[in-house]
Amino acid sequence: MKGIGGRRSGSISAGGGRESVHNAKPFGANGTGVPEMAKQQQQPQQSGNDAKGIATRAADYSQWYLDIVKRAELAEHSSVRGCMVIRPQGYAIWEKMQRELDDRFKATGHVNAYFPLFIPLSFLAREEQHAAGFAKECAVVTHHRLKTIDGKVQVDPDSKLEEPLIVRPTSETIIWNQYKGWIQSYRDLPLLINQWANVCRWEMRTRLFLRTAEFLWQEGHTAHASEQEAREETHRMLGVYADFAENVMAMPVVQGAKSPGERFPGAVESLSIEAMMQDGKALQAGTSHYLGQNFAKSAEVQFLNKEGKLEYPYATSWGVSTRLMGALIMTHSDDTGLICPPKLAPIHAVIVPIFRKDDEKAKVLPACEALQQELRQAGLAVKLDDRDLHPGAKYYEWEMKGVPVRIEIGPKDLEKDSVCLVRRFVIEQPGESEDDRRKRKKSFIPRGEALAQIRGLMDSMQKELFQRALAFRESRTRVIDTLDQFEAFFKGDGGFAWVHWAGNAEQEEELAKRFETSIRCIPLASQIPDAARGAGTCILTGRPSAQRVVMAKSY
RNA sequence: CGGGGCGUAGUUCAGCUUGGUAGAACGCCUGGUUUGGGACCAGGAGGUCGCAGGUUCGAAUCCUGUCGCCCCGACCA
Repeated sequence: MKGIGGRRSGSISAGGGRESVHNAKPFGANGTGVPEMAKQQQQPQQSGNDAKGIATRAADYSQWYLDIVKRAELAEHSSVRGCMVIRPQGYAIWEKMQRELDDRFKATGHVNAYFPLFIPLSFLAREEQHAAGFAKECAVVTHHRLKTIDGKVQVDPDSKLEEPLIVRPTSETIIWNQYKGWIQSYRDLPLLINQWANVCRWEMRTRLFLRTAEFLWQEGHTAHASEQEAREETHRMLGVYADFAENVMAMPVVQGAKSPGERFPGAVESLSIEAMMQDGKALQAGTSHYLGQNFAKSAEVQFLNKEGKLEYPYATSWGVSTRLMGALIMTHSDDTGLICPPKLAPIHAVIVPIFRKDDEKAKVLPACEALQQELRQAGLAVKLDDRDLHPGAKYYEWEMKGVPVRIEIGPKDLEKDSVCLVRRFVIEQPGESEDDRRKRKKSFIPRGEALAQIRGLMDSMQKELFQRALAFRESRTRVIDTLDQFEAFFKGDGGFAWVHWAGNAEQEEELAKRFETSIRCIPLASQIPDAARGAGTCILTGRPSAQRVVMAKSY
């Protein structure tokens, strides 16, 4: 055992509280004909897999997640409570996410800008609902100077600010305060602006990427001349997020509206995309809000419409954050480490040279360099790992870090004019041995076909990851009509439950307390599978319900 | 904010009960032999034991205070 060992067993196994993930049952137990992406041998009393320093999902899902983040060098805790350091490997993925999203924002007519980190308290106080929603968890700046007192640097008590500044938890208020100067006429609309920024929410309990005191995100803030146009924008951006999630992250999502209880403070309607993680819990992966005229009114922004009348513009805001990193990890990765979809992989392929003697090395290395060159010219990110380590050590390392394809080139390959390609994953087949699976990952191909084959692999692996994640979600999704079924489902492995709902906020809370579930979203019509269509009666109250909602435990 | 745990080498930890020269493994560096799934041998570098007081001839160890982090809960845009 090396690396992360000791404190593991038992440390997170405290009780069967809301973290149902800690039971040692294999995942996907009741999935039929489904790839067993999460299925593991049972390893009670031990996290297993210790040689690799990664807990298995079956033994300890939370630890598995933390191990991946740590061992794949994506992020780590900083010396500041609740704040993380995003390491180069993790940041590279985030940068790719940013690029993909930013391109889509631009393609839908948005431009980037930047607004201040500090928000005067009075701005936040103007929008009551909004302020109430953020009241408890903000960082507040009260002083503006340091002073050396008795040789120690301290806050200068004489530097107290007249008005405290809030470190932005989100920027609606300060942005709309600025929009006041930008919007006078219907000709100034729509105003379509996005900002990439950090925000701060003084979270009491944190988890790397999923919830930290400071995180990175983008927030779009738009202003429109009509309600309809703003509502369309809200849906358009949700669609952008869904497209990104599914086609770039290879992560299937359910698009829907939030229930009143889960709505963004100050919003008229909140939409979200919801993804299922490998423990069956839902993770909100992006939100888009129709804000009505709330923020325009509190910031006193008005415009003259075509009829020459003064009117408040209609607003939207939408955002995704570094939380997506957590979603990415928990959607695809396995017990060997990170699995990164090709479209987000900082390195597409790593070349591992194989040789014994110096004369072999002298032949193999140039061949590796030539291939690297060829692949790079074709736009692939290729790393040649020529470190003085055993090949096996390199295999494990790059698998752990999620590189999609490994290329091995050795003396035998040179003889046969071939190369060895090893994909990071294959779709698991039931009953397959570890050995068989490993063989299926590996292929020997003519050297001349390398580029085409690798390109093809990028494509097919991207698609397979989506298919695999979708199949997993389906296997953990049920249409449920009675409270008994509901209870049994969530006492078991759980997942997404499509249920009829007509309860009020209090009843929603009751359900949350009893089963630790919540309404993840009220799906858009396009999202509802055939088996879940139609009207029915509420699972709790028996009242008539027009459509089903998705309930799940959540992050 | 409540409950629990932990601060000793880069990392994970032992040592503390019963005070007496600072330990292990992994990692790192050097040299050699190795290299198609985590190599081996030899040598080496690396710690004001979280911080501040106190007790003592002597403190990583005992006492008091303090700071920080992690986990669980409340909370969660």
